Amino acid sequence: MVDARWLTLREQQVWRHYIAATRLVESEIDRQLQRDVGLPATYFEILVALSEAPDHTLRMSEVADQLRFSRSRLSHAVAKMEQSGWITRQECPSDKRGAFAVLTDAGLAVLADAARGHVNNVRQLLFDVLTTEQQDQLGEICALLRKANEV
Amino acid sequence: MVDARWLTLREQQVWRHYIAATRLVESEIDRQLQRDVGLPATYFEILVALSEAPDHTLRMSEVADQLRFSRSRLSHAVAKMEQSGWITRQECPSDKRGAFAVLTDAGLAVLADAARGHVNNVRQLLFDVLTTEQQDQLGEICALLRKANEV
DNA sequence: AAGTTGTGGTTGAACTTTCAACCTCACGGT
DNA sequence: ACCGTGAGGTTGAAAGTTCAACCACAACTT
Repeated sequence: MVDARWLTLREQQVWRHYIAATRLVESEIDRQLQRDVGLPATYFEILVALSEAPDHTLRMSEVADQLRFSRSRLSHAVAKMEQSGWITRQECPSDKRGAFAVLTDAGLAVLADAARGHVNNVRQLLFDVLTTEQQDQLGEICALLRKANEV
Repeated sequence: MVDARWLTLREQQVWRHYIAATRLVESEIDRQLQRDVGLPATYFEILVALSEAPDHTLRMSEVADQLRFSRSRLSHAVAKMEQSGWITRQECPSDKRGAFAVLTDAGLAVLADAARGHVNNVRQLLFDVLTTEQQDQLGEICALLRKANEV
């Protein structure tokens, strides 16, 4: 054994289930999006964020903050999707340092395509497996984790 | 909006809390291990798996299956840690294609060093935030997710 | 015994993420 | 006006992961 101050057996079991389950869900989500639309899940989230914004437009930093991505990460990702024609950049007139990311029609189409399979996948992986009560418990727990460890 | 068949509002909230919370926890775990011992969390898990095996030794494929890593991923990771002197490879006498990964003393020492901070971090991120009841609920939920979506 | 198929594992290239450095511009104080 | 500080964003390199191709050997078939 590694350390006397390890977790209790019960905690250890919870932790290992947690790690395994969250990794499993994440990798399945990723796999499906990659297979069906050649898109990493993180990129998909950027498209979703833009699709919900007024005029399909957001400041780069707003996207980054909302998804808790580093600016660098977002910059690279948007660059890639700009090449694919799904996003364009626009200057910000009121702050010349700033940049807007704008979802294109092509981007919206890709998103719409991806959404069906993605939603089905989320259901199959998560919601179909849990009772309504467990879904509520999970929501509550995750909200707590966010609140306690937020920036 | 993207699609008529999106999740219900309630499901959507749960899903977004889930994504945000699990990413937050994972990235904090990663950050701490990276900062304190220059080690990605996935590499840490490999060391843990080896430390718990008889003779600190496992077949490569056993590690991969246990952690649900691809063989390629494991191969690269072990190569890296072999360079650092934390793991060595050994041939398998009974199957000449096979290879063992063996934790070195140096690897064990790194693991012991990392463990304290890591455990504290897990507590702070997860267990300290939840009631005992919620911890049990989470364990149950994650066990279900694994079972339903396992290979 | 030879050929086929499958398993264990590695490799290199492509891609994503992180990290540090950097550039431009905004804003506050003087 | 000018300087310092810091925010918004990009860039290139390094690190980690995935993907497809591959090698060596095992196991099964005939």
